Amino acid sequence: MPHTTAPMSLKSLARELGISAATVSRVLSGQAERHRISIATRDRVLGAARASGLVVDQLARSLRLRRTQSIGLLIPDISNPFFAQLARQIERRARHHGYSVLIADSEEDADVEAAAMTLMLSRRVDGLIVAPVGTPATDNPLRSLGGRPCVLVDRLLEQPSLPAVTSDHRHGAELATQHLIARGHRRIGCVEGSPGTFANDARIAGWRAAMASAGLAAGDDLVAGTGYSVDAGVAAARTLLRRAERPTAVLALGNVLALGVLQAAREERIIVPDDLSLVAFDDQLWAAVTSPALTIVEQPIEALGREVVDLLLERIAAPLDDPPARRILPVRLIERESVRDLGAGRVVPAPPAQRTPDPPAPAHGRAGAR
Amino acid sequence: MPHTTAPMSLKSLARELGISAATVSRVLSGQAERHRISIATRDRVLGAARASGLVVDQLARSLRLRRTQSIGLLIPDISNPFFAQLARQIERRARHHGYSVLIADSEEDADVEAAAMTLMLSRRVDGLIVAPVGTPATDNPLRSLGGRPCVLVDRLLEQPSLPAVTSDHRHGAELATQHLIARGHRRIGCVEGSPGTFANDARIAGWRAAMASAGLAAGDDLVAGTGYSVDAGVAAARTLLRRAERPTAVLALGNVLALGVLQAAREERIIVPDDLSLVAFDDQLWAAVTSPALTIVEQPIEALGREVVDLLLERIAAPLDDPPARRILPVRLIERESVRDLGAGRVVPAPPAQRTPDPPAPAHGRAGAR
DNA sequence: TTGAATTGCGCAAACGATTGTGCAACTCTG
DNA sequence: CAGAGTTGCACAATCGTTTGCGCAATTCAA
Repeated sequence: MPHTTAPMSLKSLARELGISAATVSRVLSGQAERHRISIATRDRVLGAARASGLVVDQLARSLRLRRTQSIGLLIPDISNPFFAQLARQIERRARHHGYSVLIADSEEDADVEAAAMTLMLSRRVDGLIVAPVGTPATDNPLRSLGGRPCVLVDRLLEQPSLPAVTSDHRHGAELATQHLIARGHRRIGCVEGSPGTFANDARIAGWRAAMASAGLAAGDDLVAGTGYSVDAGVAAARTLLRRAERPTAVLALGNVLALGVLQAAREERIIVPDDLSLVAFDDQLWAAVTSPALTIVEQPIEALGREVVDLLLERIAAPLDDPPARRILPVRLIERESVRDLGAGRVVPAPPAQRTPDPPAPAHGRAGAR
Repeated sequence: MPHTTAPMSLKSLARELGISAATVSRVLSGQAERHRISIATRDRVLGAARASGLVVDQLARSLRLRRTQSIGLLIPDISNPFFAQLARQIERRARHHGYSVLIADSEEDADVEAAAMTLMLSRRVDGLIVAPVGTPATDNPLRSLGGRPCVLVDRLLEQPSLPAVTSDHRHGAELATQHLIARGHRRIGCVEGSPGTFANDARIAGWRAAMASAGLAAGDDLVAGTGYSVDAGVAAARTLLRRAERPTAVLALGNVLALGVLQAAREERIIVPDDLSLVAFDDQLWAAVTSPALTIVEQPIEALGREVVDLLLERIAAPLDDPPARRILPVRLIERESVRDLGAGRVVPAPPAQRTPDPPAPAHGRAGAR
C-alpha cells in the first residue's frame, strides 16, 4: 500500500516502531545476524519497511559511506549512433553491477567536457568513463581527478596515462585498405572525422601502413575531413572527388561520414560502387539498406561496453593498480556491396558519370542487430 | 595549481584559513553581501578556493538543501536513434538550466522500468522524465512518486494523469495516409511497433481516420507488427506483402521498422517505390540515402526535448499546478522518393489474384513484375 | 547468591554542506 | 564617555544514514 504522501525515511520508520534508527539500518542492510538483532525485531522492521514502501535515501547513505555507487560517462555526441549504442551497453553493464550512470554530452568541446567532468566529480561519482575530446589542457580535471579512477574508451590519450579500452582502429583500417587493394584499387582516399582524436588518427595510420606496404602513395591529398557530421563528410568527399586524379575508393572513418560520401557522390553523379568504392566504419542497422549496402569495419560495441565497465569497477574496488592496462579489442570486416572488384591490378579510370537507376540489390549481410 | 592528492572540502579550506565553514559557504554561494562578509575575507576565500581547486560536495549540499539539481530520464531503448536524439536534446536543455541527468534504459520492460524509477527516486532526483513502457501496474512507482513531479514524453498515459509532451502522432499518420491516398493508393498497410504504447496506437488511429474519411477499408488484415526492431519489421512486412490483396503502400510506424520493410521487400523481390510505396516515421540522417530515399513523417525532436524539460522544471519550481498540461507538437511530412504516384484517382489493384481470405503464409509473393 | 558471559539494542559521532541566531568588537552620537 | 547602532563573523542544528562502543537486562556457572 503505497503512501502517496509519505516521504518515509529510515529515521521516521524507526520512530514509528519505537526503536532506534541504528537497528533499522542494520536490519535493512542484512547485518541483523552480525549485530544480534532478535528475529522478532528483524521481522517487525522488515514488515514495516515493506508496508510503507520505504526506500533508503542514497544521498545520505553515499555521504556517510563515501561512495555513491554511480559512475560518470562522458561522450562526445550521444546522438552519434556508435556512441548511443556504446552508452547503452555501458549503462546496461553498470546496472548489472549495481551502479547508476550519470551521462553527459561534451559536444566535442573541451570546455564543456571539463565542466561536465568537474560536475560529475562534485557529485562524487565513484569513477569515470571518458571518450575524451582531445589532449586535455593542464588545468583539465582529467589530469587531477580527486583520486578517483578513470578509464578511457574508444579514444586513447598519451598525456595523462590512463587505462583504456578501444577497438583495434588501426587494424580495422588496414583490413579495409587491404580489402580494397586486393580488388585492384590503387588510389584510395580517406574521409576522416576529427583529426587529432585517437580513433581517427589510428585509422589514418592503419591506412597509411597498408598503402605503404603495397607500395602505394598515401599523401595528404588523399585525406580530407573536419568532423563527424554528415555535412563535414559531404564537404570532404567533394574535395576528394574533385581532385584531378580521383580516388577509385574511399574509406569513411565513421558511419555518419559514409552518409556524407554517399550524398556527395550523388551530387557529383558518381555511382557507388561502379565509379567509386566505399568502406565505412561502425556497423549500423541501416548500413545494409543504403544504396548500395555498405561494406563495413565493425567494432565490437557490446564487448567494449562490458570491458570498460569491468575495468573501471576493478579499479574502484582496488585502486592504485599501477600499470594502466590497455585493452584493444578486435574488429572485423563485413563485406556487402559497396566495393567494386576492379580485376587483377588494373586501374580502371572512372568514366564520365551518367545516372543509371539503382539496381534492385538483393539482400545481403544482415545489419548487426545484436 | 591542482593538488592531485587533496580531496579538499569547504570545511578543510575553512580550517586552513582559520575561519568558519559558514563564512566560506556564504562567500562561495555569492551571499557575501547579504551577510556582511568583509571584502578582505571574501577575497581571501575566493583566492584560496581557486588556488586549491575546491569543488563543493554536491552530495552534502543536496542533502541539506533537499534538492539535487538533477532529473531522471527513463527511456525504453537509448540505442533507438529517435530516443538517442531525444536524450541528447533533453540532456542539453537540462544542462542549460543547471541540471544533471540520470539516464536509465528500461529495455521496454516494465520491471526494469519500475526498478530504475525506484532507484532514481532513492537518489532524490528533483523530477522525472519518462517514456513509459506501458500502463503501469498499481504498485509501479509511477503511481506514487514521492511527491516529486514527473512529465511523460513521447508516450501518454491515461491511468496516472500526468503532464506530457508528445508530437502529434495521430496527425502525422493522417498526413502520411492522405499523402498516399492523394497519389492513388487505396490499400495502405501499417507496420506497427509495440501495440499498446501510446505513440503507436495514436498513429494507427490517425491512419484509420484518414482511411475512413476516404471511404477506404482499414481492417486488421492491413496491420502487423510486434515491436520496434528490424526483425519485427521484417516479419510484419512479410506478413503484409504476402496477403492475397497486397497493399500498394505501407506506413512504417518507426524508422527502424522502415528498415525492416525495405529488407523484406528485397527478399520478396518487390521494388520500392515501383511496386510498393513506403512512408516512415522519424527522420534520420540515413533516411535520405537509402534506396530509395524515404518519405518521412518528421517529429520535432529538439522542441520535444526543450518543452519536456521546461515543463518539468516549471513543475519543480512550482509544484501542485493541478491541471496536467499536455503539449502536442506538430509534425511535418518530408517528401522524398519512396512514394509512387499511381495517377489521378485510379485504383491500381495489386496483382488481382484469387480472393483468398487471409492465407496464413502463401509460398512466395509473386515477383512484382509489371 | 554472585560474578561472568551473553543477548539485544541504543547513543552519539561522523559524512560535508547550509542557515538562523547570537555575540563580540568596533564606530558613532550626544 | 556611556549607550546605541553597526560590522563581521562563529556556533550549532540540521539533512538521513552508518557504525564503533557501551550498557542494561537476562542467562548461566559455581
